Amino acid sequence: MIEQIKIILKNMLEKVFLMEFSTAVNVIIEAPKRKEQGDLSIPVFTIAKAINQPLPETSNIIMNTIQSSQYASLFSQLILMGGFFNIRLNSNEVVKKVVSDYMLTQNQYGSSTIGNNKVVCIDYSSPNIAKPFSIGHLRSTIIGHAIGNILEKCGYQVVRINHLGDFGTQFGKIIYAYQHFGNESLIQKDPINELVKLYVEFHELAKTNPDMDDEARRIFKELEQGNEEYNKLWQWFRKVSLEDYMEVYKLLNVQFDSYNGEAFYNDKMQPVIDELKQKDLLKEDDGAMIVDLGENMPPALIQKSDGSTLYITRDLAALFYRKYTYHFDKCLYVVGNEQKLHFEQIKSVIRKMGYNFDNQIEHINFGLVLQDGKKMSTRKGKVVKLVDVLNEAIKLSLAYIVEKNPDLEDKDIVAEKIGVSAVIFNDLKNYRANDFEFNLEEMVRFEGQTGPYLQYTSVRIGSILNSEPFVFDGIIDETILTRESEFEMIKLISQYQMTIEKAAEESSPSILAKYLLSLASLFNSYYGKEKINVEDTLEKNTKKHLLTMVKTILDSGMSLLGMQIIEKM
RNA sequence: GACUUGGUAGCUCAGCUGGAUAGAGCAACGGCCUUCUAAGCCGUCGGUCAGGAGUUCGAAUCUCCUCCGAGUCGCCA
Repeated sequence: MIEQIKIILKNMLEKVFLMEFSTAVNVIIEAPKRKEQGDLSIPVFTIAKAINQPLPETSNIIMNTIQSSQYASLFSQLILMGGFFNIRLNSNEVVKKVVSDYMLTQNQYGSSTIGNNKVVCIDYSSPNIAKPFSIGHLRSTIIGHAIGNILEKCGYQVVRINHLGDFGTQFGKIIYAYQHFGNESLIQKDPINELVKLYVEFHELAKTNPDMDDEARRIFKELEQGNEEYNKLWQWFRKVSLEDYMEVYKLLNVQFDSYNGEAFYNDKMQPVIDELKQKDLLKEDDGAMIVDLGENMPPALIQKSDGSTLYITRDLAALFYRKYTYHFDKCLYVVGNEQKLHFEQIKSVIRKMGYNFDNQIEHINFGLVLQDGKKMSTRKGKVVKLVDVLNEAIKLSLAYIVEKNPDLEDKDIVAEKIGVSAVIFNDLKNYRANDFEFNLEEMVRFEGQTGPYLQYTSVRIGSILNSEPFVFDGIIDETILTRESEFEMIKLISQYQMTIEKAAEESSPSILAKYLLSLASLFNSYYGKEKINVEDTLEKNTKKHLLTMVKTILDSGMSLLGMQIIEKM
């Protein structure tokens, strides 16, 4: 609603300036920093300069244009203040419109059609088999899942792909390690931890025995070519790892449409290599096959000197497979910052091959999880397991419940919902591309700008709404909702759809997260000073309509972020 | 060394396609539960927006330089 008014004003004014001064002016309409200044604000400086008129005259033109338009009734105050043309909206009109808009869609409120059924593939989570599901993959999982939800809400068709890291030289290393110092029963007992031990041990020994690396590469090459013994081990490692990850996905309530990992593309790489050859892009360098990407970018290494493939080879095969299978309009990769170059190389190779869909490929980068200011690494055994983080968060929520609400039923279930959502929200509230120092205490904070704060707000509203029967019928007295705190909520409610669209366009769940915090904060502040269940029925119901809208949005927004909604806490 | 990215309150961060007096949360301190869930609310304290120069009516935001952190830079993924 507010956005529509902005657009109407902008178009109206730009048209007038164009007609009267033959000048194309960009009219900026923003929200003033301070509420006292009004609801909307137009900086007049730039306009005055563009049409070469003094400020007061320019302001008068704006004033007259608005007052003589059919929309005049939407505004209650128009005033020039220090170069800004400040506008106050007629709150009765806005409240009426927002409530009736909401009535039309209700639970679908905020849905958008900007996606227009376009297909978007999202590659996220993608843990590496035989390694613990780390905090780094947690970021990819949470961010990717949320972006997928947001895109769906905007009318995109989303294909969720878990591109498992189930292939590569690392398996040569693990197979080598298993055959030389592994123990079957230990692995059966505690698969991931034992496999990691093998991996770390391999790297320790390889420091002084460089031959081991060659041997691992040889094993991987044979695995790639179908060596049965190695394949059996690989299958086994993959299976036990996946079983482990499924527990996490269940806890996070995350699903995928495809679990095609790197190995799936084992037989799909040769055609890509052939095509590169045929297009004369592949050249030999130091025994390896590369694609030269010009001076500004290091070449892409497609095939190692021993003939085996690399990450980028598989990613290229995967990309073509996705293009021909899903016919995507966009293909997103939710992968850490450190792989920026990799995706630039992929795009560049695609372009060199003569395809034009390189601009449909987008690296949704996110910041590293640092420990003591440094990148975490499995090789050095420095890794934080996700399950441990989640369990710690759940444990803490339970302690909170016992302290705050000892009579609550199903404490364990609620604790799980709160704990997991706390971790999710903690990640999504910040801009994704920034690095993030791992800090468990920070992650499971339950006060302030946190997941539990949002859940608590929703629970509080639910408690009021359910205190006695109430029907949402859109019958309100709009003159009641004119207190500043109420009108601020109404304005924010009307911006939900735009917020989701912006989050979708920028692949930034944090935009939605911040929005939800603002809305929750407005409500809590309102709750502190206004009684909802008052004697007067119309006033009470009008307020409950407002709260219903707020709760719907909070719940909808939390679901989009991948959080759980709670009835009581 | 080159490229990428970041530096805003004690801590974690928002604001960055230029706009009014730079905002939140945490921490610290002080208030508010016989009335709708105190995981909350209200208030106080806290800033050379890393430093410098430039563009502009106007710069945390744009440009350039310097300093500091992180990441990447062919046989890992």
